Amino acid sequence: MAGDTREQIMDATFAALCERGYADLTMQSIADEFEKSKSLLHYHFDSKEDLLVSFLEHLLEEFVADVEDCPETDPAQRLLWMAELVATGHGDDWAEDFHTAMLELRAQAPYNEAIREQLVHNDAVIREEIADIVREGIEAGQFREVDPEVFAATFRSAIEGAQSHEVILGEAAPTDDALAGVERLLVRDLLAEGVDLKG
Amino acid sequence: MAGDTREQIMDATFAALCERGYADLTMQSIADEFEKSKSLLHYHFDSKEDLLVSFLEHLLEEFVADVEDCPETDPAQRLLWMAELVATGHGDDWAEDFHTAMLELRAQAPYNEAIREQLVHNDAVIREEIADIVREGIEAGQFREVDPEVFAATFRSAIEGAQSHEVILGEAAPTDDALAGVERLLVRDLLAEGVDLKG
Amino acid sequence: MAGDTREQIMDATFAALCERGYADLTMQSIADEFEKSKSLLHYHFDSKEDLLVSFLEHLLEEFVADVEDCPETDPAQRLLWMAELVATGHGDDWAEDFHTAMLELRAQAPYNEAIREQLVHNDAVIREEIADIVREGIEAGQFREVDPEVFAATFRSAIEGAQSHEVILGEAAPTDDALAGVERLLVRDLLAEGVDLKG
Amino acid sequence: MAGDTREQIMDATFAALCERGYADLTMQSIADEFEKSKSLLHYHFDSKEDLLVSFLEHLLEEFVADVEDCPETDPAQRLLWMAELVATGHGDDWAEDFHTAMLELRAQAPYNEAIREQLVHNDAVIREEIADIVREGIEAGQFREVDPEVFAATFRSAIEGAQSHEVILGEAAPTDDALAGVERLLVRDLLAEGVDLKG
DNA sequence: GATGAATGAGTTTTCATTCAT
DNA sequence: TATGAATGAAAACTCATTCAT
Repeated sequence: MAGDTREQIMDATFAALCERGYADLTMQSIADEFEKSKSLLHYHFDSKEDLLVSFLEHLLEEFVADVEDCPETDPAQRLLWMAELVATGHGDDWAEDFHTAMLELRAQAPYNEAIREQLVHNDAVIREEIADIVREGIEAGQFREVDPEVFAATFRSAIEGAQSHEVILGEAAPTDDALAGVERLLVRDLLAEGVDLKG
Repeated sequence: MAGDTREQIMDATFAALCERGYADLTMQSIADEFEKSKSLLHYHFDSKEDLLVSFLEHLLEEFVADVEDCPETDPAQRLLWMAELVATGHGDDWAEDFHTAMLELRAQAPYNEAIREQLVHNDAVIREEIADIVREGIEAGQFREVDPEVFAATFRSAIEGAQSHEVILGEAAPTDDALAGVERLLVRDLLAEGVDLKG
Repeated sequence: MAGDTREQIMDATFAALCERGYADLTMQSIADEFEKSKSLLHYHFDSKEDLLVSFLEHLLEEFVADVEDCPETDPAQRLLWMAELVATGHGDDWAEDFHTAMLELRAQAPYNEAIREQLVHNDAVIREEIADIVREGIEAGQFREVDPEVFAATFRSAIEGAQSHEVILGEAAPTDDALAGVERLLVRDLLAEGVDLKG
Repeated sequence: MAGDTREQIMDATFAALCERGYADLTMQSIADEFEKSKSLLHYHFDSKEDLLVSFLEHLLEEFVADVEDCPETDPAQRLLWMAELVATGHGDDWAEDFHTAMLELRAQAPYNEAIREQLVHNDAVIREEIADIVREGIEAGQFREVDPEVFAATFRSAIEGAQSHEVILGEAAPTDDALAGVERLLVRDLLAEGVDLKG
């Protein structure tokens, strides 16, 4: 029961954040998306900041779960799958809101140490995941020998940059071009001589 | 005189935005960085939103001026110069604050059409600049034949993603790796056979 | 409890309106007459306008209750009783303030549709009451045959004009003359031949 | 030149008052209807109150001039002419705004002694005018012997009440009935036996 | 006379938080 | 747990007035 209510609050926060943006997010706007009362938010969380930090934790857990849920086994395919997951959410409607919410929270990092810490941790996890895939590809002889950390940093920058542009620019975002470039310029170029992209 | 005051307001807005962040940016916090009165902000701008939209316009003008101020002539060097400008501001102190401010304002785009429009315009200008450099390099026989738009979208995503990470993650950001990857995986790979990176 | 608070707000509004006048009526001035906090006004009413419209509704309900509370049964006496109620409030102290408040609110009608609607409704109720008394008097053979609607419009104009003058001109208002004229020129003249004013 | 500017300010005040109402009348709204600057209002008038008192003076002068401009000579016709002037402005477009402005200013009398004094003076002039007409009619044997002051007070209340209703209730005002009643119940009833209304 | 810039006090409204139940 | 009522601080914005030119 207690956990159920907190879950509902997380959902309400998500909905409110997507609708109004971080700067206009109020406890009232969260309560409006919540079936119980505004006072109850304060019963479950010490303050607005406490609630938001918990919310970010919650969001990032979902994100890491998504990333780890990859159905592919081939390293190159796994990279492409991740690029698409991050940049477009595989076309999932929910993803657009999710990315919007993430963009908002990321922009708070410079002013909120708790948020920043969560994001640093998350970044490390994701880059490690990418680097692991690269190492695996190299070991399997499928990828040429690149520095896995350097590749991971650049790959992640590119796909997250594409995601941001998608959220920020909307229709005007060059997401298809950005993803095509990721495939042609980063992934395909990673392949060892004589290896082709599957799929 | 009037123009001078507006300039002072832009500066005060920048200072306040850097110090408090967009979500906590108030007319009062801007007035606190401004030597004249708070009412004067409303005399010169119809509303807070009007002021902020003008401010973004002002910021983007400075950014485009910076980008166009490149001292390099070699296409590959110009790309690398731009990557470093965007990701690190060439180490300029001012740049960190500038990038923080930009991150905040970008996060408002989904909720503010005027801001979104400015950013869409700016994005088009920057990608066109990149694509032009690529076209020039191809014509000069220095670059292999890639789709300039595809390259521009990916290159821009990568450098802006790196910038975001720098702002968001601070010390923990893998900016050096990301820039190294941009050089090795994107720019060097663009070179036509037999051509080497100068510098 | 909640209803009690709203009642207190209506009372505070009345007090503030009487003291400062509509043009100088502020939420703060209402709060000053109210034992609880200023924010609570906004908790119970969406806006100042919402509060004032509710307040007018409240005032008019009291007014209609007063009019319907007439102790007389004779039609001519009822008309005279109403004239005195409207013009002087039967000497009640409370009435002067009430009429001042009404004058202020009426002056807002051209600029506020919600206020205007309330006043149009109230006007219809009052004139119907007058016309009913006239019809009753005619049926009882006590009044000569006049058009009840025409009489009602003129009678109401005269007594409300007298009320306005009382409020506007204060001591200098010719209220006694105006009421004497209403009795001699309007009510007495309405009597059928051979009928005299009682009382 | 000086006088010309003051005249322009009076006109601008009139326009602003009609458009926004007294409660929302600001120096800026007056300046908006004025071809010169807002500061100039303060050059010509010590304060907003000073300006408004001058404005009322100005309005009442125009009103008295209108009343004295009656083309009729027959006493009964003069009364009817005045009733229509006050209640409807003889259908003049300008009159609607004029009456609206007057209603606003009258409502300020309880809070502004200078305004109240002007209105008291104006009231005395108008009632004296009516009483004079009545005296003249009695002397000429055209009216029966009524108390001229009592008639004046009632007549004036009735026509001013009708005017207020016209402004306040708009389309819903029973102005035709009220004027018909003034003619049938007040003026016609004033005629000496055997005298008929002309025209 | 005339103006644009500037100001400080004040206006309505918002909001995170607390309290009584 | 849960809530409606309540609060104080602060938000954006307004406005009569003043000032320098």
